[in-house]
Amino acid sequence: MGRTPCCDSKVLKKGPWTPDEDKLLVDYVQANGSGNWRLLPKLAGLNRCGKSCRLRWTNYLRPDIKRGPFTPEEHKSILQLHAIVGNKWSMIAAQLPGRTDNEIKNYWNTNVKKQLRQGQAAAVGEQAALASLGGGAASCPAARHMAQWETARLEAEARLSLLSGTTSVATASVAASSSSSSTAAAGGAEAPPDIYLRLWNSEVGDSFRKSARSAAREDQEPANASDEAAPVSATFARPGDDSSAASNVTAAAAADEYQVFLDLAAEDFELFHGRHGGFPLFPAVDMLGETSLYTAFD
DNA sequence: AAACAAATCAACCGCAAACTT
DNA sequence: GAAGTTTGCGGTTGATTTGTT
Repeated sequence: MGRTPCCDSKVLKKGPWTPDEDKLLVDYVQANGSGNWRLLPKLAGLNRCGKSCRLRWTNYLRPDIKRGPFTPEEHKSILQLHAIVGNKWSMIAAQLPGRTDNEIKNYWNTNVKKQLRQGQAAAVGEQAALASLGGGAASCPAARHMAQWETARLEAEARLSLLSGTTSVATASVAASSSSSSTAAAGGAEAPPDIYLRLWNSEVGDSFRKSARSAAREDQEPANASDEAAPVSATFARPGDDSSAASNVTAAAAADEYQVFLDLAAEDFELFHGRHGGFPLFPAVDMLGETSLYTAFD
């Protein structure tokens, strides 16, 4: 496919915007709408490329931009959404009204990454002690995410196998992974597709597994490389699952942690309910009795 | 007060999807 | 359906600000 340079002119201005330029852009967009970004600079009397104008408008000048530090709720949402979709900043931004993808990206690359690094550093000390309990990865954020995903996947498979009756989980998983809206639409009478399975088998889940594994490997190698063969999910087993390595952890503690994860997962589901394809969720959402973020925003 | 380091964030760049002809 | 064009996205850069010595 052909592609012309974004800015064909050699003398277009770059760098920080002046208040005058901002005013020209705001005045023009408010009067005429954004329309064609390529033509906009000329029409607005700006010596900038259209791309630069669009970026300035969407990331800074838009009237609905929310300034100021991120709230704890926003922080939490970013963490949860990032755990699901990864570096899809625009998708994350879509769930945080007034926040831009650029802002969230910057926030992630500075604050959140820093916090995760600090958490990992703190975990190094704990890992040595926990290794003897068979829970070496418990404090590592990346490994914990991985464990959550794995547990969720297993739970989803079990749930799906109950729902689908004669249909094998493997078949359902493949269908879910290649799934499409047409599949969902055509199968209106089928059991609802499972968000965990769909996400887990999608590119999102795939990229998550890759990044989480490599991160977990980096975290664990110095401490206990021999543990790599053990399934990560074993560190996050359900209470009462005596076949797992987590049997070393007390049942009460495991139950608490498992409940926390279920809560987290339920919140994740709510965040996606009605958006990004609008695939239906399992009934747990309704059982929560909480207001979805979406309904709050809509 | 000066020098340096670290953190922050606006803006740029290149790619690819989406759209138009 | 191919080619051309526009738009949106994610990664990265670099200037500025803030903190520390």
